[in-house]
Amino acid sequence: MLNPQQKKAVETTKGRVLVLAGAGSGKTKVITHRIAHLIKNLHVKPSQILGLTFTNKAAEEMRKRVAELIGPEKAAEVTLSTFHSFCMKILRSDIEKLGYTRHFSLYDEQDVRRMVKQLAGQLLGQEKNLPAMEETIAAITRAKNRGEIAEGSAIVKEIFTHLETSMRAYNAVDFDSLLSLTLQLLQDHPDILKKYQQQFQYIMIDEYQDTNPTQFKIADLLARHHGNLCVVGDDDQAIYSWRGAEVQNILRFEADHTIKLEQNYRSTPAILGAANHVIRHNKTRHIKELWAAGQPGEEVTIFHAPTEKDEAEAVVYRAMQFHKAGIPWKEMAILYRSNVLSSPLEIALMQTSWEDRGQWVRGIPYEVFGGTEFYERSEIKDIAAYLRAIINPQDQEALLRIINVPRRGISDSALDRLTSLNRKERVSLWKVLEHVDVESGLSDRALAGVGSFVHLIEEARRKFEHPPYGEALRWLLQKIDYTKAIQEEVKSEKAQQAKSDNVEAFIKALESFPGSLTDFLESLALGEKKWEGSSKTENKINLMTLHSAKGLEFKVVFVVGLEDHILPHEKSVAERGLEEERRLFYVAITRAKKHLFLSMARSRKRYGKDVASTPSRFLFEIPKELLRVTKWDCA
DNA sequence: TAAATCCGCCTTTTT
DNA sequence: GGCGGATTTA
Repeated sequence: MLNPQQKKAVETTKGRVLVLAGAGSGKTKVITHRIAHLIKNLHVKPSQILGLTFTNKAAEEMRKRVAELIGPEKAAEVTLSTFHSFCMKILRSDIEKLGYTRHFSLYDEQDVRRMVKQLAGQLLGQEKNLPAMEETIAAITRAKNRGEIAEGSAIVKEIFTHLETSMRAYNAVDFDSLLSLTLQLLQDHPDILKKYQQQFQYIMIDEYQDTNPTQFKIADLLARHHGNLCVVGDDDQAIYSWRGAEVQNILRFEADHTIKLEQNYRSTPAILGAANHVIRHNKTRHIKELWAAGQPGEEVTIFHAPTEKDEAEAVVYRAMQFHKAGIPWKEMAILYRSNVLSSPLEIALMQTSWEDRGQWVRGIPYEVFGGTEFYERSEIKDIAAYLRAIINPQDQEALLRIINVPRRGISDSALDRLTSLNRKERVSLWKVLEHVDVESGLSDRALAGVGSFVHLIEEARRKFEHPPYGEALRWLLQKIDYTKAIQEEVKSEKAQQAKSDNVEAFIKALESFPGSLTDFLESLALGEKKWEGSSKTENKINLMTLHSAKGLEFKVVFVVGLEDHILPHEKSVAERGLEEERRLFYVAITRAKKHLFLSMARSRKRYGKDVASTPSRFLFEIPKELLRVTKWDCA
């Protein structure tokens, strides 16, 4: 079952262990077997094991495979989660020490952006706040990812300080501060640190090459008592430096034992050969060469279509051939550099007819991962903001979002007046709303609107005190006549229906959710699809970005849009150089088990205009004998 | 106050 | 070619 190296990685449990695991070398297998080994053979309690991953998908996969080895009950007791959701759990129980309450809200990037903009406007005056925005956001994210104070201009530092204060006042936390606040909590409160240190005897980190300094510090602190920290990763697959990840974490890891996994069990030698030739062009890497046993397999196929539409149709045509040959849709994936590239593919998939058990069906089943997620839809955000405001009265961004949705006659100028009151008097917006009267200078209409809003939220707080929350939500939506608000917002019946469907899905999700309202909102914001259940077993073609594809594998893989400026992406190259883009291409290639197609278009729409494009320079790094160049319009 | 229109900027990747 | 934000119009 396990090869000697894998076996060694599984059985080396004590101390600091570094597993350098190349693509397809059985990384997940090693981690899951290691967990099973600890529990079954060394009689470690499942609750004493901590496994940290980057994506929810990886955490789910890990849990599923551990369950296959030791049974679902024991698997459920192992702490297997993303860094962010792990930190969330710690903060939910101990954040009071940092001046928040346990019902804090989780802010998304847009909430934070609005706050930064607001602060910048306050501090700089109205005119030139925009140029500072991106720089400021970047500095703040960077600071949190490193567990440090923001560096940069005086104004950036000032915004950073004010932002922290406001976030605390709003009782809100953002994605980055989930990590930085957890670190702060563990550093400043030895009793809390000790509790977790003692609990987790064995700690494992997946995709270690993508950890940022804050994440490393958290894991390192937790592992100090028992000293058993196992990190698994591959420097050639480091693709998250833009999020503050540092490959240095894996290159400089002080290990007691280092184990290399170099045999690839996933891909054919032809596919792996292409991958090896590409990645060899990178200078900063550990030298290693993955090898695969068996017949070379089919060459990597490459084609060049006239337009993006032709490219998409050609991909779909080939996918159909594979389907006819007996490969299920779910064994295929179409990968692209950025989310915008998915639309021509979706159109082609929807418009293609195929024969399903003797019946002609229009539209090939597919699922797009990432992109505009469920919880990013405006109607979902509105409802979530209502729930946030109900749970956490300090949540100013939530209040601002919904105070005039549906319209209550509260204009922007009225809102300005209210927020300036709340700043001047240093009381929360909610308190201002509760006590606002004619002296505030608001119009009668606005005053009446605020009054009814305050009343509504107070009533809602009582309704949401106890389950069933689904019923409370139905009451709320009826009360605010959200159906009508949707009808007023969008004209087309189709769009209205889509929004209503989303709202209904939201209610259903809430109804079937086992935990508290706070847990529900948290799960929603962290993108854990606990309630979707059945959808992932369906037989669909997978569409996703190269980033989301990391850690996954498919029998047939199409990588589209292989054009310079897209891959390598011009902006990324300018910011961080070429090598990370090459690693991204390496990740893409190594997702394929049997068949790999690389494609591009001569012309592609950009800002609505057709723009000529040239093949990715990375394609020339694959030796000709491993490639089969075909015409785009034939199989 | 809210709807309608216009303008400018863009599009990287995720928790 | 679409979206947020600003500006104009009802």
